[in-house]
Amino acid sequence: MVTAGEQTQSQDSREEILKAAIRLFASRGFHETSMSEVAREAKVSKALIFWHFKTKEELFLAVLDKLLEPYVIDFAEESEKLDAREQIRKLVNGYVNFVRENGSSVSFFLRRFMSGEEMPESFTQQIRRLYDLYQALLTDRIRLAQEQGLCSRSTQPHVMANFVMAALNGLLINLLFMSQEPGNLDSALTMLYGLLFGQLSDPAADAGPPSN
Amino acid sequence: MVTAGEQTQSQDSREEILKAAIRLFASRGFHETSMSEVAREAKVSKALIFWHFKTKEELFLAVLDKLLEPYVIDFAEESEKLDAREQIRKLVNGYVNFVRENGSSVSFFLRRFMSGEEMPESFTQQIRRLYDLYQALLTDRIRLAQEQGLCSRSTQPHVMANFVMAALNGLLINLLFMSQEPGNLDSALTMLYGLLFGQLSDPAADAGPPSN
DNA sequence: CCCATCCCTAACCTGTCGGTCAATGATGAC
DNA sequence: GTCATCATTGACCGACAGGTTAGGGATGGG
Repeated sequence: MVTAGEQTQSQDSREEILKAAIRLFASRGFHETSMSEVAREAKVSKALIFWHFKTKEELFLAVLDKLLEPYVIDFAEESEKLDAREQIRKLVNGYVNFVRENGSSVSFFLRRFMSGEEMPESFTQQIRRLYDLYQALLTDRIRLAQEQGLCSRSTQPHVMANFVMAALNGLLINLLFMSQEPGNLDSALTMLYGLLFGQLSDPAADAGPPSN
Repeated sequence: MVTAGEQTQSQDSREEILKAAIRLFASRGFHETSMSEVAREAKVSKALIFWHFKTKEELFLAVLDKLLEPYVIDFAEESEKLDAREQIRKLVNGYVNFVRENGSSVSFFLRRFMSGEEMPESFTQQIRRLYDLYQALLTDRIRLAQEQGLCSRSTQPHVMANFVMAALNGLLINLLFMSQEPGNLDSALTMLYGLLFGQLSDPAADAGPPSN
């Protein structure tokens, strides 16, 4: 009898196979990885893989599912109490840190996304939804910061957010794929913040609300 | 007898094969494209491909060679006469236009580059060299513009150039892979120029050289 | 003890891959 | 005409891919 919290043999081996597949798919891609290789890497027979997963495709979907688990936007309630500028900082840092911590899966998805290889619609949509949500959050906070006179009003919030995210993406690609020293990212982030909050040269026409 | 400028049958078919291979490799990748498919696409027998190119790898190298042809930095002599700010504009526009015009090969290289699949060292180096040259050019012009008081001095030129290129890359990826409306790129470029030349709020301490 | 169910494997099947080969038009030199 | 070289082909090959199958140990209920 299987009681909760206990691992059956089957679950164990399934887990091993998944971990091996993640390693191989992520580092060499879907087509370049054979089921025999996955079997060897997981130290099980090839047939066992097909016992757990009907097809190679199904194994791949399970891998995607597993990789997608940490993809959530963690923007806690408490953020509401922060000043708009700090909220933006938190968003940006969250983005950067997430990519730093999940580099391998991020580049995996990025690669697949770029190569236009089919991923089930639901996955691309799920990622896309997160991305759009993040951008909306950022846009909103920029608008807020502008209204409070903490941020240059010279550009519309959504344009600004779009630009900021493009810049972040470019910088993170430098980090992930061109193995730039992290120091470069830091100084670039400083620049980005300068762009967002820096010399507010345009006179704030109507006074911003009192800071609380 | 084969005279110069004349195409032998052999060269014709070679060209057809190359064009077919470019189409397939670029749209579906190396491993996902079979020689039989290339043969079908080029309307020749598979054996003929192996008569022209010893191996699939060699065909791939020929494809890379062909794709790399337009990769040159066209920064003409006459640019020297332009004001530093205009030179920067010209560099940035050149970059953007190049990617716009060579979208398919750019994304092809980008994908390969990211996936870490082996490309012969010489190719990655060649692209890398161009990229670095471009960045050096940009850095230099930014320094010049700073000296002439045309550009904010708040950041070191190489940091600024690095940031500008990251932003450009991010924006161009939006354009290439997320099929964003080009209008987004334009307004983002306006922002970028604003960042570079915009409100020069910091007082130019020592007077710039007279503009000529 | 026996039997059903669950895990798991070695061996096998079939299709496709990159690559080869013998044969055969075309083409021009002599 | 004939002969060598070039350009091209269909048929073929071994290797390996994804996937199947028949069966063997373990395990627990009756």
